[in-house]
Amino acid sequence: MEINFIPIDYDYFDFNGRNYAKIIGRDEKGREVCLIDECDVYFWAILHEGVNDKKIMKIREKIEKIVVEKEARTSRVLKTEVHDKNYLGKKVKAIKIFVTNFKDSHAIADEIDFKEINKRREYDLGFITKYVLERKLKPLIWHKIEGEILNNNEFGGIVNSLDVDLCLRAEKINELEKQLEFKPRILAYDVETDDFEIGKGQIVMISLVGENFKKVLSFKKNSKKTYVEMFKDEEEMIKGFIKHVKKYSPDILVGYFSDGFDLPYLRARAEKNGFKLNLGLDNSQPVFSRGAMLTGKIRGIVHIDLLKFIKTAYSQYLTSETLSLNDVASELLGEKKLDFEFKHSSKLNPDEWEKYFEYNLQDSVLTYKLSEKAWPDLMEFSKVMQEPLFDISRDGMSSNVENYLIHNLSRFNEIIEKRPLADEIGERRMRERYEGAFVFQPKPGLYENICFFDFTSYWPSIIVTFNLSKSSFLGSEKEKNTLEIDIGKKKVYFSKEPEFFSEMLKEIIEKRKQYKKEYAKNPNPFTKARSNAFKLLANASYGYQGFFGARYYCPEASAATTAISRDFTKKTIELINKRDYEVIYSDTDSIAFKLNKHSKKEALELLEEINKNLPGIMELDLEDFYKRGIWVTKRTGEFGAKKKYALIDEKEKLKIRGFETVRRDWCDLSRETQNKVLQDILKDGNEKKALTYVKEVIKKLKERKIPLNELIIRTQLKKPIEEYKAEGPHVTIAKKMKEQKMPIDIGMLIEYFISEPEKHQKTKNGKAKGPIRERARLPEEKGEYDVEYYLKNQILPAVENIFEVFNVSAKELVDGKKQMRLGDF
DNA sequence: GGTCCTGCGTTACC
DNA sequence: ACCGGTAACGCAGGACC
Repeated sequence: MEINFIPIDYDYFDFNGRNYAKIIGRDEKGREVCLIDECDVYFWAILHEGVNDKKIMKIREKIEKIVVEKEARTSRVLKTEVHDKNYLGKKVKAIKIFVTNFKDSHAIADEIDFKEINKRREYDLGFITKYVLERKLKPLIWHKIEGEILNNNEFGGIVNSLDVDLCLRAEKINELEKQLEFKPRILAYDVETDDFEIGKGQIVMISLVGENFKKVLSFKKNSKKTYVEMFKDEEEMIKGFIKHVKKYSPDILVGYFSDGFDLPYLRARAEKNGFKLNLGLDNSQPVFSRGAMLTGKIRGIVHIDLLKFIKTAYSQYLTSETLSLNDVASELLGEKKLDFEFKHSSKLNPDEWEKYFEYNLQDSVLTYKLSEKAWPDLMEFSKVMQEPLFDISRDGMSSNVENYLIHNLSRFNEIIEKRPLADEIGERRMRERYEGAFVFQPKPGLYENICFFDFTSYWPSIIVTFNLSKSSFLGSEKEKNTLEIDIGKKKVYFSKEPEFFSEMLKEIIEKRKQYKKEYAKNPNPFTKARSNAFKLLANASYGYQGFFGARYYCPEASAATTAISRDFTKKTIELINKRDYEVIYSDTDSIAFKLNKHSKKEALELLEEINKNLPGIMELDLEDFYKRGIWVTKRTGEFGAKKKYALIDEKEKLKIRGFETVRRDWCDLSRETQNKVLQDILKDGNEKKALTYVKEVIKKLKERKIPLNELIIRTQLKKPIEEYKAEGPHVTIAKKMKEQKMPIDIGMLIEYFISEPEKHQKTKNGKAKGPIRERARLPEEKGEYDVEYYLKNQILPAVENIFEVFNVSAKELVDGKKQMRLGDF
């Protein structure tokens, strides 16, 4: 039998001690297909240099006799072969050791401790990764499969228990030259519960949204809404949920924070009610991986927690201040969650019940729409990294870089480096920090006619141009014809021979350029997503080499990369100044300068001149021209503050960096006031209007005409309350919330305002004393906001450095009297 | 009780 | 723990007078 097949979910099982891949996907008619396949399972023993053939034969004989007994399973070596391979770019002889079961690779590798063996590698790869490498059945790519239909009790009945349309034993696998269309069946879900702690309260309702499919399942309250389905009790409702999922037969079941809440909650309630949450295509329950972060896996259905993917793939592009469903949906979809104030279900009136149903449904609607929006990125990530959707939807960028490397190393005949072990990770984490980017000390002031240059993919371009990686790193010993880099404390050396890391990174950068062009020519979500995947890979490659968990960890390469970048940036600044421009700022890969008497055209000619002299793939680019820009002093000291400036371009568009305006831990009033001030000043360079505006705000504040919601301060709780050495206001509030049984989670934004000091919180002269946290109040708590605090700690700090540029002091701001001091008003 | 300094903590920039 | 270093700045908390 022959079918066209697109693999979606990858799994494996053991039968008679051997490993089999079990892949769920679709054929072109949309039928759900299960493919059973197997592949060679092996790892490598790399020989020391100069071991003779006779010795190798002896070692092979010994290896071939290895038998390991483990968990009622006997694993053995099937055969060995000798190959010429590369390891970290160097030619090596290696013994390829084929074993019966990949799970015992490690145990068998442990038995191979002969002195002729230098390293053992690739016993730490996951089976699915190995399988994709060996059989080249790549995720979300259409393949032509030749195979035999399985329908009886083959493989001990595993096949028979599967709820699929067709089950095939794969024989031949070939990628289709012309790829077909594929649109996954996606089902979004969301649960509402009576308690926030997993499994503690009942699940009140469950919503499900798919294509032309909307349901809210409940057992507590009837509704006239047609999408609400009633059940007798919680157990029946959850069983109804399972039935709907099975009937809809989704490729992807998607939730928002569902790894951490919805799925474990469903599982816990099923357990409490004494039945199985048999969502899997083989009727298995979801499997939760242990570890810091839970992940819920359902066999045969790809369970995706969209929050995790949004974190790695989108958060750098999002301006929303949290990654809550509401914030993300309103930014990406322009749609919000419905308003609903949480109440225990026993306290809801009929009206509130109806609202609750709508609210619950809307959460799934948003999750569904977000998943449709994210689908091109999910698909391209999976295709580029060649790992299943389940994994890439949860992986961080370091894993993505590593997976890309792993799946492309065979082109270099490379044996894959091992993952660091726990003690090695510990050591790596202890290492000293290396020096990073150069940041120019700006002179405070208002500048006109500014030009910004930036280096395109600066660090990646340096890694490629200078060949900086673990496999080119030669240590601290000087050799002939090597690259010497001074990284501060010592000199390090790199080979000039091209090697796989920089070669691959070069490809990544080229592909990014190519797909970017393709997207410009033919804009569609998939070309955009592909271009973006390569962009993110290139950007993460530098961080990867300095990341303690990386297989190809090389902090010396990272240190050399930043050392070279500092050098080029400083040299370029010198050159620009020498040409009678004036550099006013620079951070990492960007340089800002005044055009002075030069024209824009001349600046572009200068750019060309600089580019002619840049080596390799390094490239300086025009970022933009700006009409005006402002740099301010640091709050302490008279120097210009780094990473804090505001620009306005020729279309009057503001670009604000680092200012309180863009910091979420300042109250809205100070952020908005500062924003207005920057706008007024940059638009026509006139500070008078801004001054009037600020005075108006101060007046309103003093008269208490500013509503409390503009004075709420939001700070994220970053760790468990007990772990704080210094208790800031947000920690005090978090404690208070916990006492009031409000849900407290790490990562939450804690909201509070500062209230007026009570009698015991004042000094004799009536000034506030003691820690500020003691005056922090929950937004709904009683008490007046403290005008003095907001003036001194929120409004003035946000604007005084800006006015200082115009020689307007903070004293004048408050009431115009010159002799008054900052705090007196 | 006030001032100064240092370290913690958060959030930004690139 | 889940990519790196650089930097600003509020607040807590202790030293010092």
